[in-house]
Amino acid sequence: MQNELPDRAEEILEVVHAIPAGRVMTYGDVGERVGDRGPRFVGNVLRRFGSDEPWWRVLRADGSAPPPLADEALARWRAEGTPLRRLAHDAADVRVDLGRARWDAGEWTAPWEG
DNA sequence: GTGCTGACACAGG
DNA sequence: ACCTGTGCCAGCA
Repeated sequence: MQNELPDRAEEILEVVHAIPAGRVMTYGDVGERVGDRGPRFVGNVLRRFGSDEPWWRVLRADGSAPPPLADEALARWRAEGTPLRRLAHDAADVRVDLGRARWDAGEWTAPWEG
């Protein structure tokens, strides 16, 4: 029988699930970790199946969250103490400090690998 | 099959 | 820091 999920989708969700609280990965990072199908695919999988996963720990390469989820993501980041930085000229534009919060999934062994 | 869209990334200007 | 164009790849009309 065939999996309901697209190939790699399950692995993407596993990686997201493994990101520690207060840390983040970019869409590109996750994509590369599971065998790159492109960052857009990661976003697509999260949108469709990621509602039960910590999706706010996955963001764009510049540290910002996707616009539709900005409010929710910001609340989550604050709640779990994710390192943030806001641009000096716009107090409303708050992003994750990738330099400090970016998580290296290389330290982690995925279920399908072990 | 063809073409557009998207929770993206990167290089230019 | 901003906006624009181009590259990618999967999903859907």
